[in-house]
Amino acid sequence: MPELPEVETVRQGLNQVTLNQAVMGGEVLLNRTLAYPFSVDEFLQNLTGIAIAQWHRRGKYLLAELVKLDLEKNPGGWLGVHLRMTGQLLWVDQEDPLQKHTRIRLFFAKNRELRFVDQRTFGQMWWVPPDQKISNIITGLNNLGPEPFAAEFSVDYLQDQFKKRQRPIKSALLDQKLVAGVGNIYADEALFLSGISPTTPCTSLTRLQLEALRSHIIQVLEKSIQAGGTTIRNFLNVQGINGNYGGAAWVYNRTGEPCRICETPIERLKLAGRSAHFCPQCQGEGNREWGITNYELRMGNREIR
DNA sequence: CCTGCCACCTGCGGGC
DNA sequence: TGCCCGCAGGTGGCAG
Repeated sequence: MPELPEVETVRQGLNQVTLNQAVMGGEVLLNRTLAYPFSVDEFLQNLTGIAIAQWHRRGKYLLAELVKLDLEKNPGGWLGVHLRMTGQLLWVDQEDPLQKHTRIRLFFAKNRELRFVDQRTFGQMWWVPPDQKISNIITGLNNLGPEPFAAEFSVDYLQDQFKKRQRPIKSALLDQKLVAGVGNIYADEALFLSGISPTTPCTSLTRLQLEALRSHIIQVLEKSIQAGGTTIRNFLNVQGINGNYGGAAWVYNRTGEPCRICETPIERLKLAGRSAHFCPQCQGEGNREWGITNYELRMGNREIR
């Protein structure tokens, strides 16, 4: 389900409904969804009597800052969640019928519940003790590059990273160590908007292309956050509502359909084990000189289908 | 070190 | 109708 915009949409929703309410207990229906601690009892005991002070996001990870509900309001550690392919966090009533793929339930005051539903079971949850470094428990956090909206994610940074990388740019964009949060949909979309073929070796990208790519990654992620995430397949926000980006995809999941700019059929090939969707015309070899300015010009001259 | 490949799961849609 | 294949938002481990 989720790339950065979907995770960010879930985070914002969780901050509206789950904060400062007592956790009364919970239920783990699938043990391996719990990544840490290994003991279900230890997990539930440590969450009982705490509240969530704030939800944060790092890449595609959701991190809830916990506070104990004692007089001192001591730190209660962290609750980490990764939705992987099909995870959903839903804010429901405890009486609501269980979804088929319900994995973990956290019971809150007033009969409310934070329910983790995950068809393919890749999703994971961690409880991080207050005295532990978060990345020691959620080790995937050590493999994350800069957030796409951070100043660190600059053209200079990309140029430096790509100096001697021979692999295709599409593979690089899916690597969370290069930039955190970009996944298959937005990688394809950003490459299309930048006029870059997904197979282009990183080393051969021009400065102009890197400028276009950086700004279109940011643009496509921001637009999707504003739309509440993509509609593709089973993405739902905490209220169980679909996002609104998918209908507007330029190339993702559009194999064989006409390019919205030039009407050439969208093609698909396999890269890094994932589908790459692209327009062979707009992202062809002759487009090396395109940058933001040329792209905007091109957009202005064409009727969008 | 860098890169690609595969596994981890469940379900769905298309072809025969 | 049913079986088999390929495919699906991600990532981590392993081999070359």
